[in-house]
Amino acid sequence: MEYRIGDFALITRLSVKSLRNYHDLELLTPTRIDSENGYRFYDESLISRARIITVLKAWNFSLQEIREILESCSDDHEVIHIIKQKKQEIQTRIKALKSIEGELSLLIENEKENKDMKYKTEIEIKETEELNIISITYKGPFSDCGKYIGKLYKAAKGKAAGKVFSLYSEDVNHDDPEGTVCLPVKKEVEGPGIEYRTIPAGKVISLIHIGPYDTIGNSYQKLVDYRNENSLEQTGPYREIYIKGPGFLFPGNPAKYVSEIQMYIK
Amino acid sequence: MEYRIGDFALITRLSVKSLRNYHDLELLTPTRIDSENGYRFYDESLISRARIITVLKAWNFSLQEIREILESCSDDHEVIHIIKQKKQEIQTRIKALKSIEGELSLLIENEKENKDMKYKTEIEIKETEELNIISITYKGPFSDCGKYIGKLYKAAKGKAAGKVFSLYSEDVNHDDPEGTVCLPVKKEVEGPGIEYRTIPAGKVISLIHIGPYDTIGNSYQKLVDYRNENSLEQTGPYREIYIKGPGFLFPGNPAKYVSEIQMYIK
DNA sequence: CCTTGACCCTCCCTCGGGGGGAGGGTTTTT
DNA sequence: AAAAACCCTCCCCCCGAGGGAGGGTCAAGG
Repeated sequence: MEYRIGDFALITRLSVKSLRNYHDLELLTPTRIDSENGYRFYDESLISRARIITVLKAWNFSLQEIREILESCSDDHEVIHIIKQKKQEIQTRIKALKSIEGELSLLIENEKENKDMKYKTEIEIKETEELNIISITYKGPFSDCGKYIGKLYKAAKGKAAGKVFSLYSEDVNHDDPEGTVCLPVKKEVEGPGIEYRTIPAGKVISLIHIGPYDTIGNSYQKLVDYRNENSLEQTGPYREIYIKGPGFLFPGNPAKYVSEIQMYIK
Repeated sequence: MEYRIGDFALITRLSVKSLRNYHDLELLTPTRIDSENGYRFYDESLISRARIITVLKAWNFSLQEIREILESCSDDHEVIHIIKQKKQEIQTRIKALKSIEGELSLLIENEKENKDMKYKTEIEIKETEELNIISITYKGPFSDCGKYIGKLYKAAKGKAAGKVFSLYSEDVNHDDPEGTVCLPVKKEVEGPGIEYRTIPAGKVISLIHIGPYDTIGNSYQKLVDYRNENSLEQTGPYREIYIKGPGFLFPGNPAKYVSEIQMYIK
């Protein structure tokens, strides 16, 4: 029995367009072509070939690959090593997609956390916990900070365990400022120019600063005033925790940035 | 600072071609175009935009989507629901790939099993185990068999637990043959026209038949002869187990088909 | 016999995300 | 002043189809 292309398309559930395409690619050549009108005629023996093509296509083989398989193989076990390769390829792709999925999930998680957070904007006294961190100390403008944060995250490779923060010495030299960017991590991490250490627990006075970083001086002022009014003794550097800053993608609205400043006291 | 396209390409790690393409798509428009020579000049403020594009591209967003995001969003949390959608999309794709991977693994497993198997071609006496099966009984030519096997596998949906076999009555009518195709399954499975039941354990004489199905009569003959010579009493139907038949893809070499014929005896 | 509608043909355009290269102009370095 | 390095536009290529134009062919019904 011979079928015209339309019927053959119905039988094989391939589109007429695809069938013509496969003909051009010599992937599925009609048994006969009418020399008068150019009509394609398909024998029923081609149905199984069409089935093979459909199956291989569903398995993500390209038409080119399918053609090679059909040319060189006549038995399942000759195909098996090609199939193994394809499986590997698919596994690789799954891995890549999973890693993207992971990143996206992380982002969504983070966003959720930040969403409805209310922040107290009064000075509080807190106990901080011990923290394993990696850090980079740098000199230069604050605007370089982002660069180092990137480095830290890269070095941490997913072992990050908290928000980034900076440490500033109590007696900072404003002409030649020095800062340390830190990232809490789960495990020890190594990297060029990266220091791993543990920050001890301690008592701090803390203040949430909402707004852009260039107005953060005011909040420092408040902390210092509070320290002086209450005759507290400062025992360590300032810690500036970036709770919500520029996003992953967009800088966002600086008026909504949230930072926490901590001053270590006795 | 202004950069020419080549330098900007180095900075952003995008290709010159891509940059020109992004310009055409109004995705990343140069800050200035020299009206004399048409050179594109990129401001450093475009670097972050380029970074966003790179990141989104790595997350599998299309350029079109990226353009929409850049047009309508200025803050991470406005993008978050788009990202959620993308995550869903990626999960869907992972699922699809995993299902393909599963099928391929199954195939590879099967092939491995068949690979170096040696078969005894002498009559043996065996005890068979109890078996849960689904089955379809049909009348008509043996060649329809494949169709029903397909149905069984479809109905089993991965719950298949062994090789397909046929059951033939001891007193088959050769003019109007009736056969039952069976597939062992792990759990009960339902489907239209499909029967689920348990085949009891039993004693059988068994013979491996190697070669195409149309010569299988010889092997039946041998079994019957053996039964008669040893005065055994047949107590159930013939069971014809298809150990290695036409492959998933290709019919393969019929001379290498392997079947086992079992005859239930007391 | 003619029309109508269902088929069929070839040829070209479109999608995405660029790469390769031709052909020609400009800038920078030697 | 020449050579090398850049830049431009324009066109074709990849893949696996789908859409549609423009034209030929076949079967059924009036």
